[in-house]
Amino acid sequence: MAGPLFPHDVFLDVFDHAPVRNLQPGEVLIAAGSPADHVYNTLSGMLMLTRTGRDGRRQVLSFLFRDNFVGLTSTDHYFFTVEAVTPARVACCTRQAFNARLERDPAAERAFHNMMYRVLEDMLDAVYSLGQRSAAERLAVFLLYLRHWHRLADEIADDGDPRLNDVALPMTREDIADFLGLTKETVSRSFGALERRGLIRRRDSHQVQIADLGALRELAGVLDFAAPRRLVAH
Amino acid sequence: MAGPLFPHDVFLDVFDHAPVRNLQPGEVLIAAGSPADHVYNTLSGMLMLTRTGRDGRRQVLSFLFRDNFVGLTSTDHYFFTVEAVTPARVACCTRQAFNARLERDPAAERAFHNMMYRVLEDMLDAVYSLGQRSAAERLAVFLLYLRHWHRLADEIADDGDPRLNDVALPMTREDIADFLGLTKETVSRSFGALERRGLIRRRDSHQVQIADLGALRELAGVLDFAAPRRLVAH
DNA sequence: CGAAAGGTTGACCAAGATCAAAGTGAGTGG
DNA sequence: CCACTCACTTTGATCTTGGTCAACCTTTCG
Repeated sequence: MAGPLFPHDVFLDVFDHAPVRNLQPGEVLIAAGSPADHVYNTLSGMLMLTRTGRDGRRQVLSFLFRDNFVGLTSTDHYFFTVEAVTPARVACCTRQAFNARLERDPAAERAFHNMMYRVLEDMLDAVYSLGQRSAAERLAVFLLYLRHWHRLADEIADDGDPRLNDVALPMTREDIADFLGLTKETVSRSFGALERRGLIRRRDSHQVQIADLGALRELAGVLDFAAPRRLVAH
Repeated sequence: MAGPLFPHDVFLDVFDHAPVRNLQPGEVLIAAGSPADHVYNTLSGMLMLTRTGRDGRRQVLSFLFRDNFVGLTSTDHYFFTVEAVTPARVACCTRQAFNARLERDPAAERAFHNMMYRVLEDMLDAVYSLGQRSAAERLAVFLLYLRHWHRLADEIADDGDPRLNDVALPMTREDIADFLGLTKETVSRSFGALERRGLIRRRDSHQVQIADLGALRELAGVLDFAAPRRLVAH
């Protein structure tokens, strides 16, 4: 018999009865430089992980969606910032409790390792994008990436579900630019280019509709992250 | 009493009696698409992890040095290629044996987790570089990165050791370019620019000397990865 | 010695950055 | 309710960095 279609990774149960923190857009969950003593799991909303250089240049390293967690580091202080993009709820757990949950439970360990590998693979995708793809290609990948996470967060089984064609963009153009290694002007122009080519329609600046999914995937040159990336350990 | 200055992570002992494979430059250890059933640890030499798109664009995702290991994925097939840059020796271990080594040994697990976190943090550094830094800055970071690994691989305790100023570049200009998201011509010109500014001297195309470490670090805008990145779990 | 591969340099080009101005829309206070 | 403001977005003009194309140089290797 099959398991649930969108199972939570087993080790995430440490967050089940953990205290919950509510965040408003722009509110900081983790400030760079503070002690790395907690782990957080995203229950709802969207967060953003950023790193800013001394000269002010900022790179958005990742957006965080439901059941993405954050807070594990090799150092004892965070070297990045995490802030809310939309109103968000996060469960808070000490590193100690988290590590205790993993210890002596091989199933939880396996699930955790698999999640780590997936996170690492997502970063490798990002490196490929930043190193090799053009502005329009990066934006295409980004839209498919949001669609993908929208699908997981809302547990929409059918990849062809029309709801998935409406992509919300709660972050600013500058956030997108800092994620894609571009400027906000180039992001704006690239949206225009995708629209002119008939791949998307802009409802307003924070809501686009995918008009030609096939062509968007073709441009992105990825398989839409189609391979299952959130499986529990069997 | 203090431990050794450059301790190997404890879990690496799975490779101690594993079969060793010798590789010549250019020889492929892992071909993209093959089943992901082994884990490899670099005993000596340098390897290169790459991903190539359908249209031929290639991104070098990482160079691998002593005690860097590779082969763990969330999928059951590799989606990247690993080949030797210099003559290299790698220890080969099945995933099964590797996972068995971790299971029920909390110390090995902790050390493994810490290594995973460091790998992830290195990828985040790469993302920041590709997204925000200029060609010359990326090259400066790259030279410091090679210096850093040279130091770890050869267990040179003193950061001021003059041997560290001689940096070997066994890979081609194109490999460097594909790592930094540039072209080989731009890499070549950027070497020229660093030399004209007095930061480096080119002995030949595969050997440069760092002439002004302080200025190179300033340009790179990093702390030379000075924070300890290879600690064993205590 | 000759061929081939890799590296450097130069001239030109184009993608994207920068600078500037105008448009949009969600609050806020009168 | 409306006008004002401020932040964000879009668009246009221009500039710069790095890419492209091509020639030439250097080293290696047969």
